[in-house]
Amino acid sequence: MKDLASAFTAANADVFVKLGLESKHADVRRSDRPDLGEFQANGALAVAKTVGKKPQDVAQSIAAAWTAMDLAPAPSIAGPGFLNFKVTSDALTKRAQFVAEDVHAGASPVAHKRRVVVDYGGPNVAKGMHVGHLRASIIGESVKRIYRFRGDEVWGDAHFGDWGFQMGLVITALEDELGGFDDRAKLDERLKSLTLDQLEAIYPTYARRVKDGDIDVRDRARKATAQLQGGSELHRTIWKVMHDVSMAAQKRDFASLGVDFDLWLGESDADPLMDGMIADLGQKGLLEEDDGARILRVAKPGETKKKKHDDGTVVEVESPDPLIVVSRDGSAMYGATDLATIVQRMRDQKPDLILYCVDQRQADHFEQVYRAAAKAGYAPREALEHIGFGTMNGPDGAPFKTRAGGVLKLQDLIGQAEEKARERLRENEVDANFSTEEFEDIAHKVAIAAIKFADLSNFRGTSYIFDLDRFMSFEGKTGPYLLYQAVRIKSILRKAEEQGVNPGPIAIDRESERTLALALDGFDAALRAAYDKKAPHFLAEHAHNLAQAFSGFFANCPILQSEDTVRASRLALAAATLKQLTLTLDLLGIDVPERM
RNA sequence: GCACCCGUAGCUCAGCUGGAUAGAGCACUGCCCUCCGAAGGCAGGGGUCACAGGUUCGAAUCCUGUCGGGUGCGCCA
Repeated sequence: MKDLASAFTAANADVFVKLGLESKHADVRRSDRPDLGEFQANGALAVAKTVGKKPQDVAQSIAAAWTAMDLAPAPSIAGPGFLNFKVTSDALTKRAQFVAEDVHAGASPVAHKRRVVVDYGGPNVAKGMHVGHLRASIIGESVKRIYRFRGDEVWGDAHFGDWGFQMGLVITALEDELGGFDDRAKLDERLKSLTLDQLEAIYPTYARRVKDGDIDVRDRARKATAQLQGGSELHRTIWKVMHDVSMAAQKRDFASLGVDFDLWLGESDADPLMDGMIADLGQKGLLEEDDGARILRVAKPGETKKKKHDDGTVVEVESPDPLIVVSRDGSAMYGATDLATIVQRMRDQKPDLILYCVDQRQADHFEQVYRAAAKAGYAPREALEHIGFGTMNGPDGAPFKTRAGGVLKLQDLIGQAEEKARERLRENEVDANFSTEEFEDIAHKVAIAAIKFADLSNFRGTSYIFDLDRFMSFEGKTGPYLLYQAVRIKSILRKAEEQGVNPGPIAIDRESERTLALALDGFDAALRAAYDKKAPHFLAEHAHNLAQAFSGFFANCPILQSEDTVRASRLALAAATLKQLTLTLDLLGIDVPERM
């Protein structure tokens, strides 16, 4: 069953066709003037010009030709030619009843199912998960759930960063620590005791040295990277240990965030395809030697930008920059790895679409890779899409740092949020009623809901300011508020069950019941918008809107205190709300506790 | 230097395939618990949509320019 706006649009399109008007202007949507109507159509204004009539006259003829009386009486005309509709109680009731009974709570499936790989999370071996991984994980997880829920076949892939320069860097650091790799027994002993904490300490130290201009470390690390990729047994042994240690820790972190992957693959898994791919690119004549590196040009003729050299001279160069496939040291660059991963995915998952949920700052890189893939015939350009997102900033507007100026570990962030949740729960004396276990479970769910909802209620493309106190507030447009609303409904449904009261057919009578029914109807539009734009904030908005509509209904319409058919109807509305709210939150990756 | 993104209420953010009186939350003011969870509800104040032009019957939304902020720009990922 279509949502009401779609039903209105279809009915209006029929009218347009009958009148010889372009039906693409027949769009009907929820009104932003609730005093004038529940749905509005503005097409008369747009279409009037093309047929050379006055908007008012066109609106008149549309209203006169309106036939879908079961949906709404003929629309009223306001202003220069706006059409305003008020849905019939009968149509609204039918729709609410459908939502209440539908396992998908009124959501429509995609018209054409696709095979989709969602690449997100992006943890790196030897680097612990920190706040920088938060957005990629949260947004990617939600996008994956949204796509899957609408019927696509979806694979979420963590795409571990386990094959680049950073691996050579850590191997070099280990070499320095042990004074070389000559003593194999000593190395094996060291590897046995290697922890993620140690890797996390080693990596930034050496990365800093390279950044500060330590050419020796840089060159040795590059060489080590090339040796690893070249198949050196020693290097691969060290790599395997670092890889396994990191992945075990990161799986725990992802689990705690409520993020799960279907594929736990990494850059290294594309390595077996690398040599063949590079040979293929060479055969196709796409590679060029340039300053010792092998590059693939992706700019079209005439696409240039100005570039300023250090000495101040300005030259015209191609844009985007070419993709560096193999560095002058012979190691595969991450662009090459990304390209080989595309080959791998096209072979294994055969996706129609690959979505990359990665920081907006990498937009140029992905443009290079996608163009290269298209040029090489590995994947059509339109099958590859970068879902970029902004940074998470601190209160000062700069990228988030701890008070000490360091990077905040993901676990520490979650820990802080949990502690604030415990404080608030204790203030409300929740701890008195629950076992320690349940209390901790609730605190964790509240913390995750707060963090995720705060992130997902902003449009992903823009940066936002992370303010834990604000996100953890139990009032307002926050995760905890939504959990509260859901839990409150659960409480009512439990009481109803205890009293042996059952839901029954829905009847819409009061204004706040209409508002709630219209909110329930809005789920599908929000879901479609979130799907089309790969933007979960549309669903976050819907969740809040639904929760508020329920709250108004709850305040105005007694449920269990009512009698017979009214009570049964309101109970059904409450149950439908809970089902849809829980589902919406689940699509955002948020779990609802039983009580709180 | 060049490119991309952003500038909306005191604060944090929606709205941007042009449409009516620009929305939400926080904060502020005032009401509402003998009644299903008040972590709630209702009402109110608060805006030159950075600025200046342009297109249009109509611009927060499209175009141009200016100012302000962020980000990226070849051997890290």
